[in-house]
Amino acid sequence: MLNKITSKQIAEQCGVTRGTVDRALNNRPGIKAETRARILKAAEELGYRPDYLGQSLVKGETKTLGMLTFDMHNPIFAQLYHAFEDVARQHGYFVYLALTHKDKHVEQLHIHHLMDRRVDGLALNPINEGEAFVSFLHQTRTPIVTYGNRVSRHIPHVWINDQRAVQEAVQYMAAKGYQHILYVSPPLQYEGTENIDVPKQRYVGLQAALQQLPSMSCTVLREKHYIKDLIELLPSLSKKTAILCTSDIFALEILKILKQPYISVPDQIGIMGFDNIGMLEYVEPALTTVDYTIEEIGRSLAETLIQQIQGVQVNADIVIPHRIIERASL
Amino acid sequence: MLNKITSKQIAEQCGVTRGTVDRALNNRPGIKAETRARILKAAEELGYRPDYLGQSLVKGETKTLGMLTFDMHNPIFAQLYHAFEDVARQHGYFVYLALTHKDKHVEQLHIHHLMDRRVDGLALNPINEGEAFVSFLHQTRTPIVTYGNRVSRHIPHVWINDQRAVQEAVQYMAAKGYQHILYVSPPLQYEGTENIDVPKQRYVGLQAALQQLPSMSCTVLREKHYIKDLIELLPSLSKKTAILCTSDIFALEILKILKQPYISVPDQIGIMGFDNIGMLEYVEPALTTVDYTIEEIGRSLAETLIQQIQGVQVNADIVIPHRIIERASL
DNA sequence: CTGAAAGCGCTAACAT
DNA sequence: ATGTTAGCGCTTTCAG
Repeated sequence: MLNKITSKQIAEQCGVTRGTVDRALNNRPGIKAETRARILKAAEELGYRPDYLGQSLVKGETKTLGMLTFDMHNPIFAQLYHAFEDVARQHGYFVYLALTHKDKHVEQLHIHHLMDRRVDGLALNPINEGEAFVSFLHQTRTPIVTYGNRVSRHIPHVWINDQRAVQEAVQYMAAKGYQHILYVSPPLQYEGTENIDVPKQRYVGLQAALQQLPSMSCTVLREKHYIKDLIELLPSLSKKTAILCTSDIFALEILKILKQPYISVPDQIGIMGFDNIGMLEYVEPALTTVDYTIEEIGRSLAETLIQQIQGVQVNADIVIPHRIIERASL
Repeated sequence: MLNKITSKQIAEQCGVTRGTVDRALNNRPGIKAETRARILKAAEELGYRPDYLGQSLVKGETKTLGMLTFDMHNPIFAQLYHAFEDVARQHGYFVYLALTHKDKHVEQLHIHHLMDRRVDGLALNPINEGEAFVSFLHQTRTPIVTYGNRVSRHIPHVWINDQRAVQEAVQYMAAKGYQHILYVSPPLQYEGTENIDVPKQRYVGLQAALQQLPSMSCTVLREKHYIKDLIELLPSLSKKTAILCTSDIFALEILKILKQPYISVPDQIGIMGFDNIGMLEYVEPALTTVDYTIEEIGRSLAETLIQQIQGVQVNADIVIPHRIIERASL
């Protein structure tokens, strides 16, 4: 028997009341050493395990965290969760991992349900945006941290500096002698429809860099069918061109395409990715990319969230360092 | 205000008792239409949301599932979770995703804790094994499904037929004219230490195939440092050789190594993977591998588990089909 | 030192 | 049609 026995049964068996059992089980004062020993022994023998539901209900905390993420297609989110879960578990929290599929409605629903379940804290990569959403989040009165898309300066956020990262990438390309950039960021098409803060910040970084490099020209690919657009564009390229992708996934996809009518990378065209996903070590040519420790984001999210739960006022903005990894594709 | 208001408060506000509120909220009979409307309106206005803890405690179900997995390093487990979560959510379940890191002790602890939290069901890829463990699982009196390593014929299990898959792979290699196989399965080293049923089954498949192919010879690499072993072995290979990996990850790792002192694949040596992870479409040469729909496993696990929860007696063994994907590495 | 009672938020059986 | 009571498993206050 593992789960069925309750503190009440221990009380009966020991001929005491549940209050006393509680004192014994939780090392509370006001109990004779002998009684405590007797109760603990009985509990041990019966294989007693305290019921979390009962405890949670009376204590007002569930030792449960919620994490909302888009999906598991991009491996960085799996890694992020891995790190998040590690820290959470070290602090005694279990975590609900739920997927929003980048659907605003689904995200809203999930948040509601997680609150109904009284999670002690919530980590999310928001797809919703705007004042109404933010005030909804505040009304939950639950500690929240965000990653990826930012939704409010008043909610702690852990991520990299996207703006600077792209800016540095462009500068790096300029230093390598490139004169034209194909900037690939399909999410931009959703501007105004959903929260695309990450691509937006990166786009700002792009513009800032271009401003400082008058001789550098640029074409932006913002549509889902960016591959098609790219193929159409290729023949017309005269200047020395590099493709800057806002995700390694895009870069890999393009690298694959470029092998059809063999276009040599980096001789004929340069290419650079973003995220430094683990799989890169297996592709050729080795992809130059922007690297950052996604695990550090996951850990930091968990730590920040738990601190908030413990009532500590935390820095609303944690920036994880990034760096360009120079490899063979540029 | 989102979370704070209770059925008691609605009762007070409407001048009725909590029993009546419950009847209104849950469409139960025995209530005047007018009263119901009044209560529902009040609930709506106050933004009432039923508390899951209270409900769970009295109903004896939490609408929560637990999923235990090794880690998030191999993308197949992320995909599996993705599919599992989808189905679970469709049925109103949230799921705790916890990592065991292939540590028997951690797995035990997690299971205990998940039971304390009264999950309605549990999906796991066991790293423990043996009678004691199985009877422990039964004592939880909680519906359980396993995937990956099997632990008992009495616990529903969803996976592929590993034995056949490897057998077919070997036959395929023979048909391609290979005369020697390097079989790469590092987990085999843990034989007797932990549950390695998957690699064991595959190994059985290997042996069965070899039995039918007297002219085929084979070397087994079962150590963690299989890369080092492989490198030492390469020069001595005289027969036409293929490397059979029990995971695409191993295959990719080896493919990378073979580029150092350039060894041509498949001209000088063939190589084959297992799992058909998504990233394969980006590597060269395209890797021949064993494919199966990992999402189908995830979905089936969730469905099987939920059926069990609903009291349906389910088939203890669900076998997901697999197939060899012929590509360029063999 | 221990018992008795109340309550967390909800549902369900039994009265009225 | 509605109110009353009891209870899920636990903690906590207040008596004794």
